[in-house]
Amino acid sequence: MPVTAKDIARELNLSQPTVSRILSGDQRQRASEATRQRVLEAAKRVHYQPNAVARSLRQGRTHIVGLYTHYNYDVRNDFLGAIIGSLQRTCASQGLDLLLHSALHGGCAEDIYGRLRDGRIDGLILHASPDDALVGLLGESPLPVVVIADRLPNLPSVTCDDSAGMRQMIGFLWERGHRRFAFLAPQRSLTSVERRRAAFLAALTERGLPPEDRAVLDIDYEEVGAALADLRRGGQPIAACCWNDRAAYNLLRACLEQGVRVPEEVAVIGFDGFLDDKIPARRLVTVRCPWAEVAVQALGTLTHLIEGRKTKNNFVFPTQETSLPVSLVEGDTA
Amino acid sequence: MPVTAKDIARELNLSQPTVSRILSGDQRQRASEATRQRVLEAAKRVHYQPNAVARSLRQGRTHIVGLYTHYNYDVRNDFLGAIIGSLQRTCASQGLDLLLHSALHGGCAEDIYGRLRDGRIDGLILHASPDDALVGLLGESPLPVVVIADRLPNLPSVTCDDSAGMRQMIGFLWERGHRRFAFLAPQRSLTSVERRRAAFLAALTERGLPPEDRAVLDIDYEEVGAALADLRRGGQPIAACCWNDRAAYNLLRACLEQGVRVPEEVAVIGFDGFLDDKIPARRLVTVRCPWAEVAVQALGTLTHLIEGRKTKNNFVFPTQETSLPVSLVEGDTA
DNA sequence: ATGAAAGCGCTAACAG
DNA sequence: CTGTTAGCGCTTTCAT
Repeated sequence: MPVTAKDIARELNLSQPTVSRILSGDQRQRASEATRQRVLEAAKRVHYQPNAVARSLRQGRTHIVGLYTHYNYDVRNDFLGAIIGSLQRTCASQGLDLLLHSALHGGCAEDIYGRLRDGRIDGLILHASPDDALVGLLGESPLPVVVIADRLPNLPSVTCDDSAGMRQMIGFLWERGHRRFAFLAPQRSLTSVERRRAAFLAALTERGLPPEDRAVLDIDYEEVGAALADLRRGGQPIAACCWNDRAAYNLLRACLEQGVRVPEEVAVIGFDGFLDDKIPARRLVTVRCPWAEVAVQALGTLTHLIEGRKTKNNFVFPTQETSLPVSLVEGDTA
Repeated sequence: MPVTAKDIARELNLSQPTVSRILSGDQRQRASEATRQRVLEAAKRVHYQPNAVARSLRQGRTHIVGLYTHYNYDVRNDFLGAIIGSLQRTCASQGLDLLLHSALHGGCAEDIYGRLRDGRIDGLILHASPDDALVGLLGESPLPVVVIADRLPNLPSVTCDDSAGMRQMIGFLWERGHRRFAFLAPQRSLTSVERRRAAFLAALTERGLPPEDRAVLDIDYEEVGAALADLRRGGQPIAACCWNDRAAYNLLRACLEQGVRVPEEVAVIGFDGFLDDKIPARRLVTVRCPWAEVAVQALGTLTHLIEGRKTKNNFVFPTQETSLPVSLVEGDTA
């Protein structure tokens, strides 16, 4: 039902390509000013809108980038919210659109992989776990992919400097006199967490802390209550370095509910930099990760990868990693 | 570079349509089991993935729905987060994908309208202001559109029962002895806010409250500090009914910062039901709006509209409004 | 049960 | 400067 270039051509006794050339602003070969005006006038009059699907089919390019997150994160997840928010903004400024894929689609890795390479997206921003079968498939795929937050083998990635962040955190805590430490990590394996864990242990070892004064607890969000009991065993003060802010906030809440004094008995430190601004209750000590900038950089690399695909001038190495600096945010919980 | 149905056909000495028929699971006319197996085997072997863009062009249908929000909301906005989260989930379960448009694209209403009807989406979920020029354009457009949260003329919409919510709120406050009231509204005009405002005034008038004991303040988020001074003028206790939760949280913070006792001096009540679960500081009294369900219903109506477009059996009236029930959430701020 | 032909709406190459 | 031709990859109709 919508009006096509052919319709306009017929009405003006022109060929369809001529109309198309004028309306798509082809610079190389101009039309005569007379026909040009006639076409533009007619197009505006009938509210002509070129069909993007047809154009995409012809050009093999959709100007849509996909976002796929392995985890069942909701947009309300602070991390994903920051990423999507920034991606949306950046896409908009570059004339791109953002298509949200999700693990929620169900189906196996093969199916999801199929959906990702059905031609509707030019490239993909990916956040996934190393043990996701999809990662291997994407690694061998011609689909341009850029990984964010948690580095994956064989794919270019944009991350935060997890090691530096953890070192800053330990340095800060050490200066404030803390001498007992715990690192709270999730059950599942993530590159960023492994790096934070390694830096945690290294930083404390360097400072000559005896091994019995540091612990690594593998717990999930729901189990921070139980973890709190572990942390308080022995009754000495301890600094709980949480693998991310959400874990830290959960721990903080458990402390408040159980009457544990923060930071005197348990110091609580996060990692992400999601500050809660609704109520001025406690200001979490945390490491600010520039997630918005991660998204911007990732999209930049992705665009580069997409452009390079045509010209064979693809200078992005699959092992390339862009690691962005982080910074400590002081608060009152440590 | 990717393998097409034609490639498979050539390899198996079949015609391309035959391959396509088998792989697209055409029920009506089956192929012989022999060729069927050959085709399926070959497709799997070469990781054939049908091109969705070509299919969309042919069928005039993309199985993508768009989301457009007039406001410069970020996904991190609680409202938008709830909507997108629910939309994503529901789309996934129906084999649809979600394309995020946004006012950020810049450009005038005409341009945005063009982008929305360039054939990439089958239909649109819309949140906009009545005075957005885009609304008029969409009202006359063949593009299926369903409005959420704030009803718009000439387009089907799914909303929350704003009047009932406000009446519940006033009833609750009245029972608790409040006799001075203020309604905090934003500067810009929104259907939902107008309804809440009207219900606010009506409910208080019904109860015989003298007009001097109720006020309507048109303020923006940033100005709640100034509003607080207004509210406290005269020194008598007052119930501040905020037009949404974000405004309420801002007011709450201003109260805490200025040492105003809540709810003794100023009672703070929100509208939305976004409870802050990070820190157990204060539990906001608010009206829970089922935004997730709003999204589900909107997508249902949209799907109906899209299907109906073909069969001409379009039973959705442009003036139809689905209004979902809301419920009061008690807390400690009123 | 399969092949042949057409066409979705557009852009790109080549004539003239 | 403009028209002709071709084709992106698929589905659909009509033959056989």
